[in-house]
Amino acid sequence: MRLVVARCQVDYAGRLTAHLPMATRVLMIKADGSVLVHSDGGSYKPLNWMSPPCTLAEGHDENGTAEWVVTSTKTGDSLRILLEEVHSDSSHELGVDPGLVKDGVEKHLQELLAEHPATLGEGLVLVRREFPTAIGPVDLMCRDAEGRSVAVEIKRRGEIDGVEQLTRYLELLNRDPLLAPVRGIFAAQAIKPQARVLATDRGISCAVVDYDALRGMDDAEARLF
Amino acid sequence: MRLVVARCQVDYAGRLTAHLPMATRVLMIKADGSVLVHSDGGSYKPLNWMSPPCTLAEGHDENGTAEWVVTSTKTGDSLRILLEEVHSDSSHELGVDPGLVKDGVEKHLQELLAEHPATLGEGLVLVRREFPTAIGPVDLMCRDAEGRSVAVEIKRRGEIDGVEQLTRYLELLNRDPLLAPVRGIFAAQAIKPQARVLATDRGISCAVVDYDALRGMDDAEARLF
DNA sequence: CATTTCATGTCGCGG
DNA sequence: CCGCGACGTGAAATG
Repeated sequence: MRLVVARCQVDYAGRLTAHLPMATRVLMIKADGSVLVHSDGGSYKPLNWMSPPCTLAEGHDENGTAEWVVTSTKTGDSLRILLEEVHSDSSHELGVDPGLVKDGVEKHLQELLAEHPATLGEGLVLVRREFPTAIGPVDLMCRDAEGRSVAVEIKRRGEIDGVEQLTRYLELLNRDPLLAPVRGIFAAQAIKPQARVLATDRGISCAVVDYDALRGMDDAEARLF
Repeated sequence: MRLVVARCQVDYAGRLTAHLPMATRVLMIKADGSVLVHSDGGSYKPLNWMSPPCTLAEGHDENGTAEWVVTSTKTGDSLRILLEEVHSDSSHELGVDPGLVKDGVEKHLQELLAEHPATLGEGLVLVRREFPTAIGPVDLMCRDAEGRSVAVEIKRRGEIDGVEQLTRYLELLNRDPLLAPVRGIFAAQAIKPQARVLATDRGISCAVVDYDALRGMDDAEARLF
């Protein structure tokens, strides 16, 4: 890992072209050759960058100014960095990172709900997870106490897209005489008001899911075995 | 901008929880207080981060180890960084960045198709670009050889969202007796199978656009003047 | 390897 | 401030 603080100008050419006027920035060069150009603001996204695999060639332009050219070995995208003044240039041995451990994503939520479908509605029984349709899999297909089909769409955060998605599934599923009538449940840890309005308007019910409670149920169950 | 190279452990709690075991990494602290944790690989996305607005509190844990706690002032998300050993710690004055100048493909594609609507369908004539409706502008409004209205939605990559968008426009436009009947064309440089199925099912035709060929037509035309 | 879906998405625009 | 769409989306899982 090499860190350079320098007054520089950057030009990118690839799927689009982009230009950064001369200013002081931080250049991060990772062990795999990838380059990040960061300013002192914004968020985690660099102003400009080159993803691996790529190669960095250090040279000089016609005026003798230091020039780096980073080229993607795969796509041919290029990043040209003109270094007017280097304030700092240091390298550090980092070693391989053990990696990130995450907890609490949609997949886990789907697993928990698949194991406890009744939390979505009394008497609900799981028929199948990732129920296949022509336009993609329905997260959960269930049957209610009356034996009617229920399609469940699960999101971490319930927004309008999710309702649209479930609507498409329902439209398709309801054309199948073996399944119809199919009703829908939109399940999420939190549901935005607009999404709730749209869902309700389309006869889709909403279920707010308590992730911690579900995990608790799961743990309690696991302890029995 | 402060750059710290340190052996550290990181724990994030927010929309999800995530843990980084003890290892040597680069910590980037921007002027607005935001923090990025980078390893020597991956891509431009940090292993962990905190977006502004946030505050960084430096202190020590119960064992006397240096501990940073970064808290989002808005969402309450927190990032806890334990620093076992600091290899380097430097600060740099960067100043305000003049910002990125982009020259994209999306808008250009719309301009080219506006100039050559017949490539989307024989006899097609442009009525207006960015045709206004209550729910947003239609990319291109045209008329075909028979004088019927045609709404065109343009995407670089044709996916299901684009079909949904065009469907909403068509539904609205077809309520206008001066325009109706309006048919739709979904134009993109590439159209995903699922999007094509949905479009076809809804009576929307698909047009795959050759960007380079269009640009070539435009250049040839420009040479005449 | 192509494709689809998820993301602590982020970013920017318009109402 | 919120909704919505684009992104050099990237990255992971899956067939």
